[in-house]
Amino acid sequence: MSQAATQTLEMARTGGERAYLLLREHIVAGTLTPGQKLKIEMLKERYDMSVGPLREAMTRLTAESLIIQEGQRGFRVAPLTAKDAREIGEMRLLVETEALRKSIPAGDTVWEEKIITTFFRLEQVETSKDRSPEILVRWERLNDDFHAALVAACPSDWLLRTRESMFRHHERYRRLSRIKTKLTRDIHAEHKALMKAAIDRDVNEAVRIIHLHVEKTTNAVTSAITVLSV
Amino acid sequence: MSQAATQTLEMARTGGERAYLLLREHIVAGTLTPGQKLKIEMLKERYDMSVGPLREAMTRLTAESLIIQEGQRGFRVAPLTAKDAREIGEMRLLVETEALRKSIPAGDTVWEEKIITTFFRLEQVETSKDRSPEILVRWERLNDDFHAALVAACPSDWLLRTRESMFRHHERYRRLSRIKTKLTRDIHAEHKALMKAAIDRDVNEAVRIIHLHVEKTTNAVTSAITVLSV
DNA sequence: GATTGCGAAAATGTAGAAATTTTTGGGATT
DNA sequence: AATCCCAAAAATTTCTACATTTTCGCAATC
Repeated sequence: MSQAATQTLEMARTGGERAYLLLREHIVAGTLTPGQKLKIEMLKERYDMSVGPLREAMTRLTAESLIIQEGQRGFRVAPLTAKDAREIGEMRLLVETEALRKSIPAGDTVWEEKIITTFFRLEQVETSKDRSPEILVRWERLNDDFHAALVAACPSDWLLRTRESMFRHHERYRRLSRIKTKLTRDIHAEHKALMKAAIDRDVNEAVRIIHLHVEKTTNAVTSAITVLSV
Repeated sequence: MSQAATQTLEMARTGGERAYLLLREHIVAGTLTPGQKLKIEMLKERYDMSVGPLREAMTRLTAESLIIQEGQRGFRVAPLTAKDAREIGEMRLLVETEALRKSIPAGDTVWEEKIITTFFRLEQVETSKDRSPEILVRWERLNDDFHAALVAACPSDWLLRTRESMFRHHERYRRLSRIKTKLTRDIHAEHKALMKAAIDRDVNEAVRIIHLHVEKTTNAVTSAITVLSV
């Protein structure tokens, strides 16, 4: 009986909802760059929408810390900092671990099947030679799906919401530091082990791997950021 | 270098900000009751404000799960359920514990002093005989201050933000089930022990107490809710 | 070099139009 | 007589265009 939040752009019933999803995607993908000023006029033109829905979307993103609102001086895309990268990674670790701990014992057959299918799709991309930008975008989506599938049986909506938010932030950092390509091989092994542990209902092993997995990403991201911002 | 978010109503620079703080307070306090429909016209009159700022405030509160927005059917105050009470309690426990773990080793003299003063003020209320509604409202604020002081040295803004949010949700449940009066005595002993452990830099002891403390509150709240909603 | 003041740009707020959902009131059917 | 269905009216949410207020850049002045 978890509340059905709008997830895809197609099922957005209102303009504000569309603006929110669009802006969010563009911020996470980096089309709107960190620190960039978000002027209403510019956005009105870009998204062919008027101020109301746009401000609503931005206010919402402000609450999620993807956008920063300053006094009466408008909005800007949240900047990328080494400190935030570290904190987001730690926070994600905390909630992802807990969600996994609760999900694995609660998972049923449907849950297992979803893990298997999402892993399979992810594997196809990770083991292919193709490293085109489109493929990398596709990888992000499949990676997202796989990790979501793992924790899907966690009964706490609150935990899942927080996890999703931190995952998204982490993803933003991951996408904007170009570390994807060289890490893919390692990551695939970890994904495989993670899937196995989940299906075997080995909570401790799964937690051990996700810990490693998230920590590795965090380290890569923070060092990439540090280099950039010196 | 943590970002200065608007905290008090006085320093609200924009109408939207005021609306947000006002609405939030009224929801947490229960002036706006759980499940209640929030019609724009009614709010416009009540807060003497026009739709723009109000919708912004509500969108923001939706992101925090204090309000629920449904398709094109407006907003309503998030209902109180036993399931949410339990989940919020668990989530609060997770983040509060972690924040405390990070705060205690990082705390300096100023941190200690803040804990001592906030405890002192809280003690005055908790040991007095007065149980008037105004005093209970005051107790909520001082309790908030004290718990905030304990974790204030935690270096992770992300963790602190999440903690604050969960604390607020928990407070809403606490306030709406009338369990404050009879528990105060026990609670005071826990607060005292908590202060002592923090000042002594005894992380494990502090974590042990906060665990107990939060869990007790959660149990009281969930049982109160369960009785109500049968 | 610092400061003040003016004009432009941009953010915020308001009123009312457009779109959507909910309610209401027959009339047909069981 | 009660129930169901459909259309029109009412209520409500959402969007748009415009008005107001605040901030910012730049030159002129001290």
